[in-house]
Amino acid sequence: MGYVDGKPGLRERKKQRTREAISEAAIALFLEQGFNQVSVAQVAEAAEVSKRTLFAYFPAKEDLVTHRLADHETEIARVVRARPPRSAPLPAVRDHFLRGLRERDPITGLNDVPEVRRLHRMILETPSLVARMQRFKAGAESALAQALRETADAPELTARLAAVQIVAVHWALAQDNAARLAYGEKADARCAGALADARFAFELLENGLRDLGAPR
Amino acid sequence: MGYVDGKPGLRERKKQRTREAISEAAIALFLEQGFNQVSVAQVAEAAEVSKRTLFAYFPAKEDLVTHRLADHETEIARVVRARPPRSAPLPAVRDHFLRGLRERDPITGLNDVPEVRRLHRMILETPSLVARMQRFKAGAESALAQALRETADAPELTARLAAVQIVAVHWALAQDNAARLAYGEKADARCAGALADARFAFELLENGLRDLGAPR
DNA sequence: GAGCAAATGTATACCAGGTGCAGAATCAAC
DNA sequence: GTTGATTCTGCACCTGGTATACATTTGCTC
Repeated sequence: MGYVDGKPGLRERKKQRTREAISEAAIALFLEQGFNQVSVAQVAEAAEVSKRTLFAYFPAKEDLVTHRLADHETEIARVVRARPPRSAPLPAVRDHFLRGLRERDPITGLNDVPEVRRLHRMILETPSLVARMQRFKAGAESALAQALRETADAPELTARLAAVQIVAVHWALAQDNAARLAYGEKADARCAGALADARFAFELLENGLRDLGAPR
Repeated sequence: MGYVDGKPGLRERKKQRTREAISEAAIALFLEQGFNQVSVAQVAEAAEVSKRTLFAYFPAKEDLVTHRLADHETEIARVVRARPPRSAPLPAVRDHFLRGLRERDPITGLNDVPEVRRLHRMILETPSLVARMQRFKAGAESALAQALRETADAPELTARLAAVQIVAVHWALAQDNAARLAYGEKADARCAGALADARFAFELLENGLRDLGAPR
């Protein structure tokens, strides 16, 4: 275990390749036949690995799909930490999201590469996968709360409340985009609307719901 | 199937009693030994029912615990719909939550009746139950969004964004209370703080995160 | 490059949640 | 009662996931 310099070592590389092979075999099968229609035994067979080994790499069937998004769990928190000193966190998150939209980052939901689109659709239609995504959402919330506590000098409660609001809005926007694209809309056509929606959403977040349904 | 007037009929009454019996047996066992330590077969046996029948009443093991909270899924939406005409939705939700706190409504997390407290604790400590609760949260979001669309004259996007923010804050507050009580704090001691926290949270929701981490 | 310990992989058997099915028991209406 | 529809039951079965015990590979050391 452990390598000090550059070379990851044959063992590590092989593990990584096995992991990739399993994941790719799994996603290909799932996209073809549906998540619930494919058993882990079939995935293991397709990846030429024993069932036990599969579970050594991915602790649950859902992880075969969601592990790719695990990195994004702390993304918002990282953006907040990386912002210029003495600047507000919210614009940093907003700008990052807008950039993601323009670059068609899959995490924004605005990516209609066929495989990505079908993957998003599959996730949306599979309750257990949606549940797994919610776990990431919860992780993103606490990571962001911690980042806000440490870098924005926000007290515990404020940090947590701000975090849940920001993450909730972030996800609502992404999910809206993903849902539209999953059922046919084109990313390029949706982009302008997505940008406008995002700007509006972050304004709402900044200004609060004061004007909501009030007798104007 | 179906009864027109008063009498529910013997069959319906019996079904209801069976349902109660299963649920009570389940919760008693779960509180005693832990959710994952008790199998559905044991629950079925304790309720003197076959496993197959148990699953006819509760489609999944988790529902044995969470079905009681299903009614609360649309509670916030109902509060919004029931508010006086031409008033803002947010104060209605806030006042309802504050009232819930004072009345120790379990949904606010501020209830330390031993059984409720242990139930909350069990849920918090069991990932699959937490996941099930998230589903209610999602249901609450869409119900609230619809209520806002229909009664606050809010456009689609605004309604959804407001809904996810409100529900997120609501849950954060309740979860904070539940977590504190689950590990020993007393409801009466926590009440003042919970009220203050809730008022602060709803102010934040109204006024937005403008002041968050900005160079004051 | 031979050999060894640690790490990985495999086969098998097993457990628990959940479903399909055929038939027994129950209920309600005539 | 008899009949017809529900409901309940026992059973076999599938799938996700784990424990055990054993074989294989790999990296390192001498």
